Amino acid sequence: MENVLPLRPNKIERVSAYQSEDSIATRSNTRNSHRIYQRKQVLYCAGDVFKAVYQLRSGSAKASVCTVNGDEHITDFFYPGDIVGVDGFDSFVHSQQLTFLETSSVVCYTEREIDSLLAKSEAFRSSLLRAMSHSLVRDQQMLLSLTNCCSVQRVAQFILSLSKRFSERRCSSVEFSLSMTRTDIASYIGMAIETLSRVLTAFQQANILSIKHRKVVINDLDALRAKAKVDLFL
Amino acid sequence: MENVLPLRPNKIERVSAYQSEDSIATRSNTRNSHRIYQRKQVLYCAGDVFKAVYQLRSGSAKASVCTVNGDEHITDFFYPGDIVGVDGFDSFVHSQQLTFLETSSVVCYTEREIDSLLAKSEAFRSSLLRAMSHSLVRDQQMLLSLTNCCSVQRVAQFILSLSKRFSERRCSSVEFSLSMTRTDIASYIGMAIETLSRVLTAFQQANILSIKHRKVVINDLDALRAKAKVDLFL
DNA sequence: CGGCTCTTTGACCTAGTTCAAAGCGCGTGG
DNA sequence: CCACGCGCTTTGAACTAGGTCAAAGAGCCG
Repeated sequence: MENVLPLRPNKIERVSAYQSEDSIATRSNTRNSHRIYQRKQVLYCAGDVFKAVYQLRSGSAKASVCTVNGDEHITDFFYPGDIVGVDGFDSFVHSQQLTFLETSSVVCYTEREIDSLLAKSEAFRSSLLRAMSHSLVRDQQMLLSLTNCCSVQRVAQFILSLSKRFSERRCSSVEFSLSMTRTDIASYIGMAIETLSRVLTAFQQANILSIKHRKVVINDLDALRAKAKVDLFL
Repeated sequence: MENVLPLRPNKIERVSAYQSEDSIATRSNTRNSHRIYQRKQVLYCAGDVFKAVYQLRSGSAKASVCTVNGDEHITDFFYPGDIVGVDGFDSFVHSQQLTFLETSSVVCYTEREIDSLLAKSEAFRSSLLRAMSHSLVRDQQMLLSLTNCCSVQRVAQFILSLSKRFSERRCSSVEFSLSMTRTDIASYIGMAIETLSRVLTAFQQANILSIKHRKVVINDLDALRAKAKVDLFL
């Protein structure tokens, strides 16, 4: 059961570099239930009554909301160690939908468990607060990126953020595969899929990276970092 | 001291409709310190060591970060009852700067106080989680708005969100004054100040609202709501 | 009154969207 | 094993929303 590991290579459950992994996940062995989900399966929908938060143990997932036009907008991607479902604390209804991008496992923490853990454990308190605070900071960076950066910068920042997340999880930071489609990425970073495609081909032509199918190899991390900032000379 | 009340009319400290007001602020009478700040004063800067979170009792404030170009980008506005400073939980350093927009008072909760309150009080736990979760949901809505909505929609949504916040605080939802500049607003909703100005004059010409200086009067709430959604007929 | 800051308005221009079509990898079924 | 269809991706060409630049109002304060 633990070995259902898809696209990505290593035993990601073991990885503990990610801040919130230790303090939340180690508590899970006894009473918390693991569950396995397949690609495209949905953990919760927008409007579902909030019952629990979850920590991703392996795989990956996307959070999305429905726009007025009826299409899906991606609000976040999640990797092992990440906590999902905290949007439900607000009004006890989930505001988003969570969909798995590949075979994944999660640990479930019911609202009651969270409350009692918060009461008992200082480690849990600081860990949950940090995780939520981290999301807030990430969201703010995203907002900044959307309002102040051009498409080239946003794409570069997105790739770099993935790279960072993989390295935090002790996976390669320069060679990884995307579990999401171009459409998902374009939605997340707020541009047309065609624009994303054009930027990616430009990066490949500049030998900054190569993408075959879903497999990304970053050839020139410094150049990519430069692209992520302001292009003064273009 | 309590009566230092600027631009906005009513005794805002008394307002308790806002969800997190009761459970956090009522605890403040005994041991927590009130502080008064003037317009343009700064509560904390990006990079400051995290020591406490604060609840705004009166007045208003803006959160901002510095862009690569050196100019300020507004990430959020705050009104009485709102909790600020939770960005510091992440890495124990504030990621943003908080600046007051008018004379304001805040209550301070040190990290230690928060931890002990979390351990002791179920009400406090749920209240803090809700407040943070609420911020997350708001950020996501903002992201959605930035990526999917045109300038007219974004401006309409911004005015409506202010209207909602004022009504939650038992102030008029159709007549209020802005404590922030056009530049702040434009930065927050991610457009050029000129675009914002044009949209506002368009709204005035359509008799949807009127703005004189900082004073906003919404004449046609339904029309404004219509503008906030997709303009199928334009 | 002069010098601020903030705001509005106009004219031009570009980054990125939209529309249309072709390419490509992959699974299925014959 | 190949052909077909399907989902995803790339590429091209035209269009436009909104940004940028420039300059003129309009409150405000010493």
